[in-house]
Amino acid sequence: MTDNVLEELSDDRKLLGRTSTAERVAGILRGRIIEGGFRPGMRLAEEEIGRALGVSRNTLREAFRLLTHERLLAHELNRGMFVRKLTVEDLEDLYRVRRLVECAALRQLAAPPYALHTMDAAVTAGLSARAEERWRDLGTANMHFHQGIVELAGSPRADDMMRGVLAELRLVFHVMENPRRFHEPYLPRNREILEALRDGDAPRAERLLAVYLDDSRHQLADGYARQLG
Amino acid sequence: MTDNVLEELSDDRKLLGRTSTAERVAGILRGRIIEGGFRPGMRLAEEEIGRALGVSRNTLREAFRLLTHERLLAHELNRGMFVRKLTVEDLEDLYRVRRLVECAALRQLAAPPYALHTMDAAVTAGLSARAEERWRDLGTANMHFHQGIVELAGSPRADDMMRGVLAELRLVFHVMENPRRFHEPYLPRNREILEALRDGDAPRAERLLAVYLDDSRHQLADGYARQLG
DNA sequence: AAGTAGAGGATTGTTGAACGATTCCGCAAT
DNA sequence: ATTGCGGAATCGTTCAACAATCCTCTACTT
Repeated sequence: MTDNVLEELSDDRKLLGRTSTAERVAGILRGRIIEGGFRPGMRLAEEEIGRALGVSRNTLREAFRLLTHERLLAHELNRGMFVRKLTVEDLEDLYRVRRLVECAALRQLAAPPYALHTMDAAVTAGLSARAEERWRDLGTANMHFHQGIVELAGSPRADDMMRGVLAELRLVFHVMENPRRFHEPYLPRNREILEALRDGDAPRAERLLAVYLDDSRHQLADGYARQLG
Repeated sequence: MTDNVLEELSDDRKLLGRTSTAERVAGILRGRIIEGGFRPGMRLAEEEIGRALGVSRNTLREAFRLLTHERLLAHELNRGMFVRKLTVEDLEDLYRVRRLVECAALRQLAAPPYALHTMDAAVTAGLSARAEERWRDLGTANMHFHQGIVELAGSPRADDMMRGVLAELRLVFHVMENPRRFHEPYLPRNREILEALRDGDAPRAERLLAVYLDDSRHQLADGYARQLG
């Protein structure tokens, strides 16, 4: 048996992907939060949820901890778990991080061509979502686009962090009415950034992105403040 | 009683910092890992640790989950918890993130003067650590310095992420012998960066930092690969 | 009427025990 | 040297219990 075969096998080992019940439960809850089924501020009672999912309180609590660390749930001692409610400062911090990381990802690019597959697919998905007026899906597509930007840095940890940041952002989007307003204008701008990168003009892409993020932040923060007040 | 007094009190409420046992346990374990008492690869048996700390298995497991999410522990299903053992790729990714975030933090600076207190204190602490040949403390001081760089971005989430990245890096430092070699050369370079910022020359600071990080990464990755092989 | 104090109920925090499932380790068999 | 097979150890998960804490509602005071 050649060493090559063994190496490939050991590469695949992580794909076996066995997961504990707690992690699967966390996955289910994460989905509900991200998809908007669980609204910010909603309380998640241990007994109630545990019974509904058929897991014990202990296992459920393990799942809660995971989501707390992802900042999707907030834990108040002796009061329970709540779907996180972002403040306007949280929102601004999220954009601060986005601007830091996304722009840095573009800046550190070497010579073209770049691996634009994720971003390309996101724009395509966004176009068809817009055509069919699925505004929530358009928002998802836009987020995938920015996930794709960070992927250009080639750092698993940066990807992870960005995933968390975007998940948190959904907590904001889900309490906003009129989602179209916050997603549609940015589709062509994503496209423009993509074009710049395709042309090998990373500095231009970075400038576009910086303005994009500032605009988006302003619009969202204003709307969110209004929604809360 | 004026409203002002009440407002100040409510601002301080979060400082009361009530924490659950699980979080305190996590804090203790985190300390042990970061200080090097628990070496990478070491297994943390539930019963053993639980008995030593006087907490139940369930509570301990909650603490383990927290640290797993911080990437300080690794969880293998049905095998238990282990102090994380970084690969060389992990190490390179950590530096990728550092370069992304730290340089971005310097780049987004507005007009001087800057809030250099953390960095200044870190250099001072580093100097006295070097004078007394406490090399491990010198490493800690250097890390504080870079934490201070990210603080310039004014983003709690970025601070948090950096804290995690630096904690992970300790997992590497703790398996390296001859810590002096990896810390001492960087103290004057930190000082130089600090000086550049004090002069209001952020672009120069950023250039210095970029080279610093690349040098450090090379040296550390080489040494680490040798240590592992 | 308004505000305070306290009792009672509900929920969380933590523990301890239990049992099946999985892994680890040593030993025999090939 | 490799394989196969127990037995011991450990993990994964559940359940039940109780103390601590919080919430609510009522009754009382002013």
